Amino acid sequence: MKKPLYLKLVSSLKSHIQKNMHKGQKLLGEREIAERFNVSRYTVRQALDELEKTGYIYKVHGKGTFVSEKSVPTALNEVYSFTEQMKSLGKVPETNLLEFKVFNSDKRLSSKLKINLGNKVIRLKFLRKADQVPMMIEKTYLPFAKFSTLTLNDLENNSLYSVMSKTFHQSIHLVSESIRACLISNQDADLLSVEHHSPCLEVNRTSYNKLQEPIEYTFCIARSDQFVYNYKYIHHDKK
Amino acid sequence: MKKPLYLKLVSSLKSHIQKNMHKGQKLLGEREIAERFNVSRYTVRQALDELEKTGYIYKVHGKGTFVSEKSVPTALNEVYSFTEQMKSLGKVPETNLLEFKVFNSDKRLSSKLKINLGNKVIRLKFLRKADQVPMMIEKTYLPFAKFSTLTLNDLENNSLYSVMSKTFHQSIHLVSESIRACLISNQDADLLSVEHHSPCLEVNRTSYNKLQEPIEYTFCIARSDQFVYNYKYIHHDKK
DNA sequence: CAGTGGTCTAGACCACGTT
DNA sequence: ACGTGGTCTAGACCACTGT
Repeated sequence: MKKPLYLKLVSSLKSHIQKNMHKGQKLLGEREIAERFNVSRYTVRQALDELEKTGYIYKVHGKGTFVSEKSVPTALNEVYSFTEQMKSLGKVPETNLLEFKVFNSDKRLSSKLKINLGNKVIRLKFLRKADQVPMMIEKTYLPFAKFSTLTLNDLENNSLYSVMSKTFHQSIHLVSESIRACLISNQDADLLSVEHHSPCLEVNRTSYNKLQEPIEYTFCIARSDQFVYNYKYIHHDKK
Repeated sequence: MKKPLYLKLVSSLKSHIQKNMHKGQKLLGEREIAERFNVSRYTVRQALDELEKTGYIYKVHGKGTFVSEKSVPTALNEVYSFTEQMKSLGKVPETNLLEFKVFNSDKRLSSKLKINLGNKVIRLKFLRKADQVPMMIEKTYLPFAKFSTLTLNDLENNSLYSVMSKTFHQSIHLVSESIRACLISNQDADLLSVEHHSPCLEVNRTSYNKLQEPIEYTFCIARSDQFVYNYKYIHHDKK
C-alpha cells in the first residue's frame, strides 16, 4: 500500500458519509477531523477537496462542510461511458466489437491524432446496445505507436479506457468533444434499426494524455429516439 | 485588493507564459519560483494548481512543469457560452430577448427547479444569432424567489450568468446537461429560418449553486446545419 | 464574540525520472 | 546522486457566518 494518507482519509470519510449521513448534514470541522484521525489540517483539506471535486460534499466559507445531494456524485467530470450511463438508467448495456483493424492514417486522422500522414492507426468499431436495443455506433481510432500490442483479447472483458490506462499507461487527462444533430446515413440506419433519414446525434471526441498528446479519436452516431447524452460537471469559477 | 497572494502569482505567471514562452517549454521548479517571488512553496503550488486546472500548464512527477498547447485554455470546464463560442470561431454573436415574463410553475418546472408547485418562475426567451444567422432558441427559467428584482435593464449589457453571479450572488457551481437530436417543430423552424422537419439539437441544462439548489433551467433548440456544441474538460481521475 | 473554511509560512521526507 | 513534483506537519493569521 503506497496510497497516500489523504486518500485513505477520503475512503474512510466517503464510506462514513454513505452509511451514516444524509444530504445537507454538517460534517465535523477540519480541525476536529484532523484531531480525530491524528493528521494535520492540510491533509484533511486535501481529502475534503477530493470529496468536493467528486461531488460528495461542498464547503461554505464561515459555515462548514456539508453532504451533497445523493444524486450528484455520479459521473462528475468523467469521460462519457455508455456502459456506466446505461447502468445508472437501469438498463442492461451490451457492446459488440464489429471491427478491429490497422491501417495507414489519412489526412484527417493524422491531424486529429497529431501523427504523420500515413502513420499507422488502429480502428475499432463498436455497436452498443441497451436492453438489446441498438443505441449507437462508435468508431474509435488509436495511434498505433502507443498501442501497438493491443489485442482483441485485451478488449474481451475490459473497457477500452481501462485497457488504455492499465495496460498501456495512457490515461485520459483532457477531453474535447463536439456534438451535432444530423440525418442518419442509410447504412447506419440499418445497423441501428431505425428508419432512413431519421435524425441522429453525432459526437466527436478527442482525448489527450497529460502530455497533451492525442491518444484517442472517437466518432459516434447515436439514434435520437432512444439515446440522450447526459453529463455533469463542476463549474470552475474564474476568479 | 483582497486578492489572495496565490491569485496574484497566477496572473503574473499567466502573462509571463503568454508573452515569453511556448508550448512544451519547461517552467522553473516550484522551489525556485517560490524564492523568486519570495513566497512559500505551498503558495506556488496553489498558483500552479490553478493554472493546471484552467489548462495553461501541466505537471509531470519527477520531470517538471510545462506549458500546455496554446489551443487548450479556452472554455475548460466552463458553462457553455454561446457568445464566447461564436467569438472564438471568429463569428459575430448577437442575442435578442424575445420574452420576459413571470408565471406560476407547472409540475415539470417545479420539479426541475425544486420549488413548490405553483411558485413563481421567470421565463426568458432568447434568439441567438451568429453573423446575423439565427442559430438557436433558448428558454431559461429562473426561480422567482432568488431573482425577484431582475429587470430587463439588467440584461441589457450583461450576460445572464454575470447578472446572476454579480447582482444576485448566485454563482453556478454544478451543471447537469442532457443532449439529444430530434426533429424541429414548425414554429421553431420558422424562427430559425430552416425547413420544417429539419433535425435539431436539443439541450437541457440545470445549473446549481454551491448549496446544491437549482438556480437555472434552460431548454435550447439549435439548428443542426449551422450549430455544433463544443466543449472541453479536464478528466478527473478516480484514484 | 467564537467557530468555520481560506490562505500562508518554513520546514521535512517521499516517489519519480534523468544523469 | 540529484532535481523534480507529491505528501505531510505544526503552526499562524485572515475572512466569513452566526450568536
